[in-house]
Parts: sequence; structure tokens; C-alpha cells
Amino acid sequence: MKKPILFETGCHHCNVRMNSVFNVLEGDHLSEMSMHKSCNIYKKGQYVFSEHGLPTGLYCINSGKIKIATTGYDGKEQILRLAKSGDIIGYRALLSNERYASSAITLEDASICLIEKDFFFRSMETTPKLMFEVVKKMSRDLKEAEDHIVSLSQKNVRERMAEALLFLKATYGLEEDQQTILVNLSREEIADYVGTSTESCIRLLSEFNHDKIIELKGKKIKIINLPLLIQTANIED
Amino acid sequence: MKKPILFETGCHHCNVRMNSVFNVLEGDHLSEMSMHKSCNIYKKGQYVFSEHGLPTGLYCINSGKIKIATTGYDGKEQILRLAKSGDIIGYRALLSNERYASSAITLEDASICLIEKDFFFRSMETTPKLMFEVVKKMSRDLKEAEDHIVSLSQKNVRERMAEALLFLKATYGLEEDQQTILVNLSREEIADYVGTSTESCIRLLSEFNHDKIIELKGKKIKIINLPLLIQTANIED
DNA sequence: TACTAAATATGATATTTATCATATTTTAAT
DNA sequence: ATTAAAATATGATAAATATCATATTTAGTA
Repeated sequence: MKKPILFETGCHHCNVRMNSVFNVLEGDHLSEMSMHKSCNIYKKGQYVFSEHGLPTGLYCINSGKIKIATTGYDGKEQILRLAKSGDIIGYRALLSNERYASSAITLEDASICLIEKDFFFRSMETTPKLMFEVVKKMSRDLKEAEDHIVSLSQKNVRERMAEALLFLKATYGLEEDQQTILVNLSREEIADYVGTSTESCIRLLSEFNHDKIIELKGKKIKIINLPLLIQTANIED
Repeated sequence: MKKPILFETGCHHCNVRMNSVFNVLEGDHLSEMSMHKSCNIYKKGQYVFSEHGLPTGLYCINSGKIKIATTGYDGKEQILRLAKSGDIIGYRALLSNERYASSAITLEDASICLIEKDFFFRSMETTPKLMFEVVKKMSRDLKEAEDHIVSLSQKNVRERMAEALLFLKATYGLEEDQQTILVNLSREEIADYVGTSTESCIRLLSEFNHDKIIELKGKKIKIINLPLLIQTANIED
């Protein structure tokens, strides 16, 4: 059932580049970049980088889903962001010259490039467009974080849980055949994103199931009443 | 009792520049900048920019305290950030070429410069150092937002309230004579930052008062047992 | 396949927090 | 200075959520 992992050799031929901040790079610059990056394969559950570690470069996801999480109080994990193919990760610590404040852990087998720190900084300096791309990415992440703050402050757990399912669908999409949410997060991990207890998370999913909003097939979640889910999430506009 | 407002004319003589992202600019560039900025005086409670509006430039605070807030569900205000002298505000929407997602409202009389959009973008392109400064500022704000997410997800209201008082102290400092927290936020506004109801906010401050952690002098808050406040906030390291 | 550990599920209960009600104090305007 | 409005304070109660306990199911492994 495992998907084949593509080994990327040159940035010219990279099939995710145009979906990444590097879409603005051209010709020679790309050849040069190929010399300053390495590509690695990660097994499901592996750390790409760890909290408190020092960044050595910028990670760019070729394939695979990643969670960005930090250790909160009493060691409880907090999922801050989810990343996918084309996303750069670990850029915040790199840009502000700090240690990582969070860890990146693969949710499935993944292939991720590491672009050398020095080369990346030089590229940004010589190619303002690249820097603007990075800035735009950071802007989106900041906006998302602020939306999350409003949600955590003002919505109840039921609403946030519905919102989280919509977020997962928007981020990773649906499985082609089953139409289930295309990410293998445990109930605990969903709880760690929503900001609730594992039991409450399980209970609410069970309630959504009874209410015919979703259908639980094993650990897979299928959205069967999207309008009702949107209504449950209490989303406006 | 009002503080005198300084009218800044030239960026050369700006007394907050070295505390701002513009500390990296020099000579001619500064003279040019003086031609592309305007300085405005705002009364307490005035909007600097509003949610859904289009950015026309970058705001840089000369003096005065500002809250950055967004309208949440059922119109409830959410305070996302607090800004002070030297801080740039409204940069996120400007950089990502979007409408403002939040409003900036003065908490006291303020003096704020507006740097023309085009000039600012040109400056960032010609002076990568300036762009790096902006990136670093955004990094800090993103980090702060993520810390806030962890706090909202994992701490109870009592802990968050203690944390908020420490945050206010760290951000704006203490009144010289009274040693009270140097910002005039109403209980409702504190609640809008902490993510709780106004009543719970009032009740907790009252409890802290009884517990001799703080002292309430009218609407002023004096921290009288800092170690206990830190302990109440449940802060590590 | 059988077995063990982990994950999911659900009930009972305790705790936290919001909401409603109302009193008191402070602030601002006339 | 007086008055009205707003902000703060506090009690009572309801609602939301966490925690603890214990099944049941699922997944991984010998």
C-alpha cells in the first residue's frame, strides 16, 4: 500500500518546486541550488528536526505529511501547524537565528530536501523575489496562527473540533476512493491540535457520528454532511 | 497629566528609529524616507487602521500604546498583539498584499508615522538588511502567537491571567512612582486578550488581590508578589 | 494465529468556567 | 456638584469540559 518515494536529484526537475517558495528561481540559480541541497527519506514517525536544536538549513518537503509540534506544559504536545508537499519547514528559527521552538515529525513516509543555510541566505539577498516568497509564507502562517488564537479564545470544543475536520480536509484533501480525510492523525493528535483532552475529542467525534455529520470507519473519518459540519463549526462569511 | 507629543519631522532625528526596523538605514536613504512619510497624532481610542481596509503604507509608532485586535464570533473582540514605541504595525497585510485582518486602536494619545507603501517596498528591495529586520520582527510575532496558542490550549484561565499580567509588565513596564502596570486596559480588554469572560477576568484579579499577589488601586494593578505570580502562571525554564 | 499493547469508546463524576443577576464603585458629562 | 452611564465587583447557578474508571476494539508482533 505504500507509495513509491521519488528520489529528486536536480532542482530543475523537481516536481514540487513550482508549488514552493522556489518557484521564483531560474536557470543557473537552480543548478547551483542542486549543489547546495541534499534530499533525505524519512520513515513515518521520524523527527526531521527537534525542539532546541540548531537549524543548519531550510527544509522543503518533496512528499509526505508533517506535523509541527511543540512541547507544552507537563510535556503535553501541541500541534501548531501541518505541512505538506511544497511547504518549507523550520524557516522561522533559521531566519531569526534561533534554536527550533518546535519539532517536525513525519505523519507518513516522506522525502524532504535540506537547503544549506548559507546558500539560502545568499539566494535571498541576491533574489529579493525569493525573500518576498518567504515573507508571504510567513504571513500566511502568522494569519493562520492568529485565526487559531481567536478560535481557541472564543469557540467551544465542539465548534473547534468541527473546524479542525474542515481544516484537515482543506489541508490534505480526501482519499480518492473512500472520500475519507486524507491524514492519519490519532485521536490524541487531533486533540493536540484542537486544544482539548483525548477523551473529549473521541467523544465529540462519536457524537458527530451519531448526528450523521461524519462516519467513522475504523480510525478513518468520512464527512457525510458538509453543510452541517460547517454549521457546527460556526463559520461565518 | 497628558504627556507632550513630539512632532517628528526628519527621520534623521527620530528618537525611536534605532529601536525600530529602520535602525539599518543610513544617510541619504533616511533623508529620502523623510520625504515619503507622514506623521500623525491620534487621540486615545482612535483607529489607526481598520479590519477589511486596504493598507496604503507601513505604520511605525513614534509614541503611544496600541492594541491590535480582530472581531471574532458574535462580534467579540480578540486582542492579538500590543504594540509600543518603535514597533511597526500593519505590516502583515501590507506584505501579503491583503486587506487588514485586524484593527489597530490607540490605548492612549499617540504619534504614528506612515511610510508610503511604494517607498517601503523599494527600500526593502535595495536594502536586504531592512527586509531581514522586517522578517525578524515577523518571526518574533509568529513565535509569540504560537506561544499564545499553547497557552490557550493547555493552561486554565487562572494561569493565563497570571501570564497576561507578566506579559503586560514585560511589554509596557511599570509606572515609575506607583509601580503599577503601565497600561490602561479595561477588565474587558484584558479578558479579550486572555480569552475569557469579563466576569471571570474581574473575579480572578479580585482573587489575586485577596491572595496578596497583586494590589488593586482603582483600575490600576500593582504586582506585590512577583515570584507567586510567576508560580501562578505556571511558567517553566 | 494468538497475544500484547495501544488506541478508541463510553459512563460517572468532579472541576472549571460562563452566564445571569444585581450591587457597588468609578467615570464622564452636564 | 449632580446625575447618568459605564465599569467593576460578587453571588448563584448552569453549562462545558476534564478527569478517572473501565470496556472494547484495533494494530502490531512473536
